[in-house]
Amino acid sequence: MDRRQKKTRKAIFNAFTALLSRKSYSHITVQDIIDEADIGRTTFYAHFETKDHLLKTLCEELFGHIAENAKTAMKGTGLYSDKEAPKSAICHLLHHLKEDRNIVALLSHDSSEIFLSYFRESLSDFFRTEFVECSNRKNNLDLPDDFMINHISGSFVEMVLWWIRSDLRQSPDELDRYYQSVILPIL
Amino acid sequence: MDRRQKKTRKAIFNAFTALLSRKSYSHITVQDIIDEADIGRTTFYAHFETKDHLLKTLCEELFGHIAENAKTAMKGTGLYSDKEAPKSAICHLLHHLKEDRNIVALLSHDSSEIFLSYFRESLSDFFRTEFVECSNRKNNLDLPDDFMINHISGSFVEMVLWWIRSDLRQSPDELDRYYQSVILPIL
DNA sequence: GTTAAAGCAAACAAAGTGTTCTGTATTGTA
DNA sequence: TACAATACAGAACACTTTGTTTGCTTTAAC
Repeated sequence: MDRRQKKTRKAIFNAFTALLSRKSYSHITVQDIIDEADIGRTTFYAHFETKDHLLKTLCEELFGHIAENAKTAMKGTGLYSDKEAPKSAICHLLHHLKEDRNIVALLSHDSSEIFLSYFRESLSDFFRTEFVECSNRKNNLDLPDDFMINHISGSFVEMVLWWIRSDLRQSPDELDRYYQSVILPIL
Repeated sequence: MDRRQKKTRKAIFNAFTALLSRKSYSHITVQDIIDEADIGRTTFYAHFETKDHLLKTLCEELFGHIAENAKTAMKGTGLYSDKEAPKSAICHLLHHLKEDRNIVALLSHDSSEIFLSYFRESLSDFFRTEFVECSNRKNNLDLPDDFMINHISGSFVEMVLWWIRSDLRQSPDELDRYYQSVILPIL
């Protein structure tokens, strides 16, 4: 890819995330992004069709990244399957989230539907594999897998949103304990 | 209130909900609402400052309504406190949701942040009172009330969204069972 | 050094926003 | 019934945003 392309692409992403940390998505205009990135109007539209497409691309990039990290962290440990594991994959994921300023910024404001739906989606994928082959799962509750995966990933999303709303006051380890407390009893 | 006011107000709300069942909130323009309601431009702005204000008002109306219903249904039963109660308050709430076409329409599309935040808020209020004075609550988990309330209401929101995404396939009673299964063990 | 591609600036029509004006129709009340 | 108040409609407005086009300049790749 052309050096110039990479450069402006990066400038757009930077401008966009910078704006997202101050304004909510719906109140950001293409003009804002253009001004912040200091590029020509034509250039923006050469890279992205619309503002929505930009968000979509950003989401794919960010969540592709954390999904990868999570999956590698998951190797061997599983979803709380090995209680002796030093740190759960969830804990890793939380640490990773806390350190990723972009994601926190995106989730801080009345986070856009598109962004949250990516978050959910990526978490569902993350949990689905682990859940259906969860070895120590009693499943004596007779609940549909579909529902359970939604509950597990949904609870995680809600917890993270709550965490961010309260300014990441708790440590990732403590949050991990909270999560275990409400999820383990029902597995 | 003037008869004419009531009439146009109703026309606006009807137009708005009709549009929301086809389009997502962010893609609806004030012009769309004006056209659909068949009113003058001036008239719309005489009633509502902006599109956001309209949504806000609609939310207050809808959720004020269900919150009332829920609270009266809660009287005596509590949040699953009396296991002999014929039907739980949750079950009533689910029935109510299923029958309210407006709410289902609003939650069907990539539901606007504003709308969902009202849903959450109203549910948190609903649960908070019951939770803190929950008689048969062990609380041996040592989790902050704040977190628990968020988890309980958040799980409910996530479940309802999942329910709607799968076209309300399950009966309210069955959904109530799902919810009990994942919430009761942690109370 | 040539070439192809990426960038920029300016201008554009189209659509949306929120306001102001004037005139008309409807209401609740005297 | 008559009157004053007010809700509505329609048109025009200044303004912003969007997405595209045109012509020209810069830059990367070979």
